Amino acid sequence: MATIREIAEKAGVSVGTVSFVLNGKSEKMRISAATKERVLVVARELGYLPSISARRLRNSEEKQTPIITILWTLDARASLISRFLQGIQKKSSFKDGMFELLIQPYENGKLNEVESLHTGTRFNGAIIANASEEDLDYLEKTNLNVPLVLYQRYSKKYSTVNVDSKLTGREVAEYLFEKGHKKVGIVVPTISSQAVDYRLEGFLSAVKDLGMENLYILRDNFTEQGGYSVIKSLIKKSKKLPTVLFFLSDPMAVGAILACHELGVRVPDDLEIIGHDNDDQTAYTFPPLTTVHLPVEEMAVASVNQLLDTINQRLTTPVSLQFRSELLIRKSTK
Amino acid sequence: MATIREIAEKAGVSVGTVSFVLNGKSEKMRISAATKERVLVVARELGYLPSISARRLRNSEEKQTPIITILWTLDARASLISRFLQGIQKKSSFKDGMFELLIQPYENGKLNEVESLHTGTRFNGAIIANASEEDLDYLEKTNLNVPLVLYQRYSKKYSTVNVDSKLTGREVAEYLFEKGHKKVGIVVPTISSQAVDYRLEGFLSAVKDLGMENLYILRDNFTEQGGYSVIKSLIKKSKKLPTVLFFLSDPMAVGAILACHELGVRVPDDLEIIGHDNDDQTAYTFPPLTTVHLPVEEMAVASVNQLLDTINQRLTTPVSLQFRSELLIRKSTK
DNA sequence: TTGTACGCGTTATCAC
DNA sequence: GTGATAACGCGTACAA
Repeated sequence: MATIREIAEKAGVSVGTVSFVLNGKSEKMRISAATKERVLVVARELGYLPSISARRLRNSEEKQTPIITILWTLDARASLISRFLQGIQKKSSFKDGMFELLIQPYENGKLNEVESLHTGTRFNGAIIANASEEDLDYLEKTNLNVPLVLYQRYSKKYSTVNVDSKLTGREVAEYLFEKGHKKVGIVVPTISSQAVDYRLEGFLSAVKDLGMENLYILRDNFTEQGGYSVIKSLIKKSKKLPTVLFFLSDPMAVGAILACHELGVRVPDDLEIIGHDNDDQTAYTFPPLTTVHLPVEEMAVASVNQLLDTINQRLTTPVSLQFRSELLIRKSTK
Repeated sequence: MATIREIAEKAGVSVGTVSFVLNGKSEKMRISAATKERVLVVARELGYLPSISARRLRNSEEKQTPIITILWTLDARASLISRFLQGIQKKSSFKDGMFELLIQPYENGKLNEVESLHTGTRFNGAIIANASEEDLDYLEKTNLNVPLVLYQRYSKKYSTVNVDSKLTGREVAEYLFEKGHKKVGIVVPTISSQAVDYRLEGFLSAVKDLGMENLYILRDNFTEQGGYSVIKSLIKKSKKLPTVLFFLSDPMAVGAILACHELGVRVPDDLEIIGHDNDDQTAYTFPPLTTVHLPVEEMAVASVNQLLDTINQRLTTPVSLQFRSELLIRKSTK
């Protein structure tokens, strides 16, 4: 709370002196040791905290580069953020210093509590990831005067970067149909996510269209533990298993593989398993997991570019970018 | 580059008007549509980018809270950052709004290129994670006027938060000795890391002290792929395998398990495997991985608290905090 | 060591 | 009704 002016007053010196002392330039400026000490003591008493904004405003020879923030939820989906960031780092203008990047965690469903979206005092634009339905609702209803890009969500109001999740669901179903599956099942994480809903919808409608039977829609939490326990109880309880299970989350599929091992269900012979995202680990499970590759890295770069274009006012109306996902066949399917 | 004053001049209006238009308050302030349009056009021509610092400085009824930054490398170790952040979120004063948290990626070995450490124009303090030897060197030599805490590194100059990595290495060796192992091996990621070096050192010296034989020190990159390929070539080439292999990285251990499966080496019967970190996935490999639990969450909170204390000048000399890691026995060891 | 102009957006006050 | 003016926030750095 205290400013250097208050310190100056209490210590009986000028603001210049305080500034020098506090920045370790007292030697260069030949401030006396006594004065220095006095200033330091008062600063401590007053709990001085330098104002970053003021400092920065003054030093603004630092060329003005846009500050962009990634709003990401701090939950189990954290694994994808590393791919997102690596995508940005490797393939964008980040390394040329064309923008500054911040990551700001937020709690799922509580986007409305992120003050800086209103005040505009933190960043020039934001990429919002993992927005829940409430969060989207909030965004649609509120008039934010900050450039935004939504990652993996749809909106008419803002630019978006997506994969066609319905198509993904459909393609997986078609693949299973080609492989001769008749009875299938799907496992859905209990998170509020448009993308997940669309994958489910696309899958179920294609299953129906193709004349297959969907035996189960199972739900549990997003993690390995969720996949593990949902499959354990499925296997224990029911006689009839599908021939394949599509997990809308890789960690869940990983957990499921262990459950199968423990209960003597052979993957892929007794049960085939397909995941979603292509997390790093999935190539090294036993057996390696067949999964849908989500082009996170490319989408990350696209999100940043969209946002920069919006900030620079090269883009005046919202744009929707659509990417394609791709089924990676590994050993957990036949 | 352009300021609202320049826009005002070019558009032939006052700065107040420009500000109102740019903030969507033109209605409320009853600015004529023509003026509004003129301002908007000029702003676009000039490529106006609002100065976040100026904005923020003005709005500083926003109570001053310290801004702290986590400097984290954007490499494979990304999995740990999610645990780090979750630790902060769940157990610290973050949720009370006592500080603002930013994450700033940096490239390993290039900490010296992080300008804001010099200028002090971004944050009130920083937690530095994954510093390489060069980075540490840089920190020791340079006089940064910014409060710092080093995560998982030692320093006399700055406060640090660590686990006793030598002790970890020693304890693993002792456990193996108790279990009757005679011939062991260790796999080391090829990253520059004090913590890794200490674990290795502690392990090797204890192995020697206890009269066991260390057959291999294998090195490859930090990832699943690294562990996979190093073990594949080990098994293919050599006749004599150790009875246990200690991996100083969980992902490597995960990759190794798959390599073993593929080559018919049974885990743990033919070869026992121990990892390090207790990544989320390790509880769900097949078999579940015995690993060293790194108390990332607790260390994260401690780092934040140390840093806040330093920023608030409650702490005037560097403090070193030491945590204990813990061996989690699962099924990849007998 | 001190005094003070400066950086830039916001907003309350004042004027036409 | 519309719009201009100026004070303000706070740390920095240069002239005195």
